[in-house]
Amino acid sequence: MEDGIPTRCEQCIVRQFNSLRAMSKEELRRVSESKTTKLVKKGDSIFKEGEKLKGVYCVRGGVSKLSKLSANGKDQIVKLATKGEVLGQRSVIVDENTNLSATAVDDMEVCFIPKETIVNSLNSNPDFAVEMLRHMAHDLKEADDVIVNMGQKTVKQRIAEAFFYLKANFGEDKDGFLLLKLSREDIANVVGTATESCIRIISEFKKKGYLKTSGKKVAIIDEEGLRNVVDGF
Amino acid sequence: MEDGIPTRCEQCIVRQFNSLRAMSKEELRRVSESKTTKLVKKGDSIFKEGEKLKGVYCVRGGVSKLSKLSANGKDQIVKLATKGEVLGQRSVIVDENTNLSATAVDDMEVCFIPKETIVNSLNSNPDFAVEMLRHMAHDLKEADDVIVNMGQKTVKQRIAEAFFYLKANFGEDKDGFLLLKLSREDIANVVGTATESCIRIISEFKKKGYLKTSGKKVAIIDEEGLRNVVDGF
DNA sequence: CGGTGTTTTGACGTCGGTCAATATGTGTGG
DNA sequence: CCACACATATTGACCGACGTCAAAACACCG
Repeated sequence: MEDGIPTRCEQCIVRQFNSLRAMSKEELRRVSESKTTKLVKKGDSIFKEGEKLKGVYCVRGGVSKLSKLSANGKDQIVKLATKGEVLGQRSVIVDENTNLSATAVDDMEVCFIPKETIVNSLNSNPDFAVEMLRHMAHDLKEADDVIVNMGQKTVKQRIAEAFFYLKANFGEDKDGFLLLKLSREDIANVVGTATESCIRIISEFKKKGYLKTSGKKVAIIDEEGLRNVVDGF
Repeated sequence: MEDGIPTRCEQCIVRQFNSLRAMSKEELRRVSESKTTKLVKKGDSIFKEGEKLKGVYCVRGGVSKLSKLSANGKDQIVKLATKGEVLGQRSVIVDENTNLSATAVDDMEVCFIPKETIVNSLNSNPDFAVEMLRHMAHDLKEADDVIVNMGQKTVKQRIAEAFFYLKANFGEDKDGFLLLKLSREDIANVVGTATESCIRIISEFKKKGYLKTSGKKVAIIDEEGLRNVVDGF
């Protein structure tokens, strides 16, 4: 997000984090030429579940939530994607409509890369395909872990874990406040519970001294206490 | 499982269901030469979580459960894999220890294919890599769906859904009994609940006339009633 | 300053987990 | 084929976890 000016992919640092690192100079040039850069405001949608995507979105900055509406009308957040991650690759590869919606949780900067560009490289450059396979394999493992947590842990454990996740993946400021600010509802949708339950548990954590808040910001102050909650004590 | 005699992969029908379909004749020959066929008895383990796999396992017949132990000591079944599916590819691709255990739910016949054979083709044949990518993308989508179900549906809904899943994926005999017989504990571990809760809900379903049982066999007799449960009525 | 959306709190009922006791198989060796 | 040992299935009782409805306390914004 340094600036809003489209950069050449060849020099984009973000690329180091995703499968585009396996592209040749020539391929990157083609991506650079075909891509378009977009600013997405906090709360805005990048794409919605059921849409047919014409390409993928490479996240240059900001955070997005990938969610799916369930029959009861509530969103389940499946994943938070940040700098370097590529959104929509699954749908492009299997050539189906998306199964997830992507929404900005932050102000974001994303690059749209047309499907054809990706598919071409995929078919001609095994390194790129394998690199993408590696990333997908990683996502799959993470999804498996989430399934296990959802199946075996209580809501309280999952909320505690969510805070560690936020800290590990998005960091905290000098005063220990988490950099990524999610609404209580979003947190509830990550762990799969009702907003009120989520709120109640968070205030319990505050009362017990595991967390503190200031405005919308949250900080972990008793790491060990919270860790015990995750482990079921 | 027609017989226990190793077959040539070139003629193996199972291959049509997985990424090996994208292999060249030459590649298939190499797979055929390097593979070994194994019979696995019901209840036996194919590999355990944390192991380093030296290759992948292609399922020729039977069903296996892929599960992960959670901190509280209970298994969560993440997926049931059947004829045509390849076990362990994720770990082989990212070159990590497995995150899941694979256990036979049925008597099984599997072919072990050494890592090198797979990796070689992956690096040289983009079609194969892309085909594997497609399968992995499909798995990922399924995992996302599971996450949503776990987060948003009640245990009762998930159990009802599990029966539809068993019917759709493994079929039923002429009398409507599900072909794949899972223990109550396994069902509980699929949906992420206690065995007793699972049992209680199944007997409720029987009482309401949605299911009937005979010995270990279970049949869906009121499809619509059960469907209403899944949808939350 | 009122209006709108988020956070918090209360009350209440159901869902689901745990412990424990009892059936019902199921397999093994005699 | 029986008897015993052991796994699996079933049921009851109890209680804490969680979802839901509602109302109040705050925040933020034009």
